[in-house]
Amino acid sequence: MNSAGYLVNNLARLLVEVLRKRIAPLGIVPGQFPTLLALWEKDGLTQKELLVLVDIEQATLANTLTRMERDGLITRKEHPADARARTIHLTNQGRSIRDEAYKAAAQINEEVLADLSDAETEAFLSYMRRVIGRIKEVEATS
Amino acid sequence: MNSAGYLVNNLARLLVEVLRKRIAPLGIVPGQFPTLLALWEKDGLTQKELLVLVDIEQATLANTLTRMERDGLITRKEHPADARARTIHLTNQGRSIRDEAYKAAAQINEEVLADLSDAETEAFLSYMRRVIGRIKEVEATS
DNA sequence: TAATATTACATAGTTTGCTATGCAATGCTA
DNA sequence: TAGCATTGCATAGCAAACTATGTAATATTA
Repeated sequence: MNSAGYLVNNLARLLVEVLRKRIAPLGIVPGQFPTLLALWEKDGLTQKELLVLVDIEQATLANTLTRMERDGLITRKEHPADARARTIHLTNQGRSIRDEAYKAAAQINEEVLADLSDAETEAFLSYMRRVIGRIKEVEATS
Repeated sequence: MNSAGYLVNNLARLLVEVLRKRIAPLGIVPGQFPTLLALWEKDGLTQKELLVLVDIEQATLANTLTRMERDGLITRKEHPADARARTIHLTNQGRSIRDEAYKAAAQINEEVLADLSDAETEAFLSYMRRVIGRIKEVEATS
């Protein structure tokens, strides 16, 4: 069990669970993180606009938004110009956890990479970007 | 969106989807892969014995085994000595796809790592192992 | 402008991960 | 050996990913 695929999968699961534990006190879960990051940058986006930022499928985002609304993190308002679309807005609660969430994410990042030097960390990230690029290339042409 | 966590997650999802497409013709899905690998090595294990090999939670394995039974990959027989336990056995179908599955996995591994040199691949794997080790350490002591 | 295509979002259904908990069988110990 | 603890597995319920498909609303085109 030492293939790249196995290790990546294992690592991803571990990281998600670490994040889950750290952000649980804030009332959010890992799947909401990318959406929150985008909305903290710019509020009032449509689902379509969010979608290009978060890199998940549209249906996944729609479900995540529904859970976020349920959890009191966002509200959805009708779009002023397009009745099909809705704009997505952070609630006070959603806004208020921003700094704590950033801090948690940065701390985890630092902790889990603590055994790698700066150069090694850079190499690690670059390998991942290259493999991701490679997969997207292969998938696009097949 | 360039943090280690984001990249690892992204990469893991991409790899799972590649694997899903490649093994679909064999009638299996990615979550069944670790279990199949273990059973191809040694048939007739109990769930408990499988568990130490696959590195997922017991409940996840139990559900995966149920789906594998449904899909005709395994059967479960009563344990000769312990009525709580059951031994898990590959069906002919489960056994027959072994070589194709190994080939698919090896091919994906080779393809997605094609842009990395042997040394880079080694470094990449070693970084992942170190980070995994680090997380397990941190989690154990917290 | 009426018909058609496209777009924005939602919903249904599956997989695969998790935690929490239940239940029966087995093991231990007072 | 009776009672309690532990073990092996199953189940329930949730999250988050996917594909496929449905439904309006909007845009395009014949």
